[in-house]
Amino acid sequence: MLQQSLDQVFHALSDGTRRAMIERLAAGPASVTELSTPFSMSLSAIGQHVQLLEASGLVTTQKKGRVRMVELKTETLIGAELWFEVHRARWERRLDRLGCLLEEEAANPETPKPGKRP
Amino acid sequence: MLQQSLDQVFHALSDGTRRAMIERLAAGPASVTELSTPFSMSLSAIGQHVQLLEASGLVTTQKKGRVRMVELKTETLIGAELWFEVHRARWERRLDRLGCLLEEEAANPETPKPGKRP
DNA sequence: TCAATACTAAAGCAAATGCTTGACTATAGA
DNA sequence: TCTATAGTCAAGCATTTGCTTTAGTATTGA
Repeated sequence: MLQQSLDQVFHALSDGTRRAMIERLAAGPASVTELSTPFSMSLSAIGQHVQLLEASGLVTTQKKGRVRMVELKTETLIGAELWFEVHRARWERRLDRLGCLLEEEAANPETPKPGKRP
Repeated sequence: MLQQSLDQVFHALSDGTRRAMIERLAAGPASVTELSTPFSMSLSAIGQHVQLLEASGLVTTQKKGRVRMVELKTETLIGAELWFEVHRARWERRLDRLGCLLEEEAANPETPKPGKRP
């Protein structure tokens, strides 16, 4: 996933309202009005959030008649999750090596072990 | 992980400079000056990014002498990744059910839909 | 046909962001 | 001690964000 695109995705997810929309959309597609029901906010504001979500690639929309249906675009969400996986792998490798070193000198009680991993 | 805290974490990750810092820190702790080397940006700006990362809980810092060492706080990163896992699980279950329904309809096409037909 | 519905576009606004520069403190090392 | 280093604080500034309100357009259903 591109750098700029990750910027947009994480920015989109940094807003609680938009995250709640994503969570709603995980249960299935919804119209803009349906998405607006949990919030005390103008429909205009909701529409702007939807536009931002679409620009970030997190949703696709399609207008049928006067209703715009919004649908989750799971590839983008997975792409963002992948960023975590890649870097988690890196730091876990490092902590593994660190763990070996610490075991070798396990006599030292001042140095706590790094957090446990599954 | 708390709602407001997720706001902060995703906001922190929405900036390419800060993501690059996280990626650097996945390889091990670094000082503020070390973190600044890849960027053509004032040290002050880097310091402000570090402060934001610390406020979001993505790193911890510790001043030794005149050097501030910055370290990745992996629990927070894992907490954010968990948000994806939870919601991926939800939409995957939904798509499974949808898959079953489509298979059933393909078997008994009582209500033909526009588009693809078997 | 005609009113209600579902958005949408535009302008405006307060607050937040991502820098900058300049002045400052504390520490390390020759 | 004296200076270079590492960072910090504060003010300022252009841009972006997350809303609002107002004024539309397109579509639907009675």
